[in-house]
Amino acid sequence: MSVRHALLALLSDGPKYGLQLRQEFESRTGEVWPLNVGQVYTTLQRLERDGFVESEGSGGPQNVFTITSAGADELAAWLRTPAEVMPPPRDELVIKVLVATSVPGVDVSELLQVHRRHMVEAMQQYTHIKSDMAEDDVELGLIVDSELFRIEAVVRWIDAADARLKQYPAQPRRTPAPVPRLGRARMGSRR
Amino acid sequence: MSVRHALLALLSDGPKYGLQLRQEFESRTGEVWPLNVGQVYTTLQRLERDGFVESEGSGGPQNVFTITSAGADELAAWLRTPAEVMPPPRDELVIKVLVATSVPGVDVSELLQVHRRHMVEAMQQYTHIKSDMAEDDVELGLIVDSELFRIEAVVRWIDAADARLKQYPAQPRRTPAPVPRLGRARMGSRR
DNA sequence: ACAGCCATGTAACTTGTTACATGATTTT
DNA sequence: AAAATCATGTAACAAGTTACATGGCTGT
Repeated sequence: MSVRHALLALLSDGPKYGLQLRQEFESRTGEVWPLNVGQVYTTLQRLERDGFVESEGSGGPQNVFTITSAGADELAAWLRTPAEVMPPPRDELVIKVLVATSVPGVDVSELLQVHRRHMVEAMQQYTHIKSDMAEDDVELGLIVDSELFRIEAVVRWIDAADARLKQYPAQPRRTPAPVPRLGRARMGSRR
Repeated sequence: MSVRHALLALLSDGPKYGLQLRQEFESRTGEVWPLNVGQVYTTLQRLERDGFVESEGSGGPQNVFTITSAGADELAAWLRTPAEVMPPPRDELVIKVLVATSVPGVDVSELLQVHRRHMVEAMQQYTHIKSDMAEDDVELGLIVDSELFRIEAVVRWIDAADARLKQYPAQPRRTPAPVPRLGRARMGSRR
């Protein structure tokens, strides 16, 4: 729900119209996260439907949107709501590795190295961007830092995962056999 | 697209039916990522529509699904496709911080500390889970590691962001004024 | 007049997700 | 026979996203 609330945030600084919101979104995100114009309008419609913004309804060009008090409340709540931690967000790479163990003919360790190489290359790219970047470009600096820390964590996880999988290889999959229509052994709750 | 492909991966180990797929998904993800049964069926329908699986179409109980060769190809491609890096995925916390600077009455530094506290608490929870966990629980170990590395990176970013924002505070927002219908100053391309 | 940008909007689609309805089988 | 569980499926929606259609205004 990033786009929704980001638009609310921009509107909390004063009424704005569609294209202007897109401009400001991209400006504030260092031109790194492009935003399709169409999405601005669909999102504004949904925000209006939910009572978070109001439009002048002029119908003409520059249809100006204003944040409502309900919208301001929603925004304030969103800003201080931390990300979900339990259960953690599904991580695509983790899922890849977990399910790859059951795919015949896949070498998980080699798979990990493929992803590792890609991540290291990405880190180098971002390091390069950072060195080219103006010192005082706060937006870009924040985004690049975020990516660098995040990718570094992924690389560290890959190494830890590789080690862990080598130490405890190929779990014998004790999945309850799909015995058709018979007293099926229930999964023992692990731990 | 994690669920889609995860189901494909499970099917590549042999034909399965709906509830069984849910069981195996949850088993392989250490019971950490619950999967609504309904989603299994909707996803299977979409996979069949796309020609990646085929169903016995028995209609009765235990409708068995089989992966097709197109599905196997799709799966192989997904497994080795690394995450997108350019542009990076939108990060909700980064967006929060970037847009928070334009919301009146918000102390960004205090906001960062709210999130930091939450992240540190989450790390402690996961550390606790890890100490309780069986040494050889590979699935849970991988997931917990992933979260620990990820959250640690978030905390480090928060500290770096706080420092950066203190060094270069409150960028004067040089947003092109919404001058109605006049030669509007275009955004200078930064850097 | 015409090219080109400004600006709004709609239609169509994707994945993810939940709530609910339905029936079959097993257990008590 | 009633209760619980197994199993499938549908309806409805959210958010994100793209491609396209439409009109107004501006500069040449």
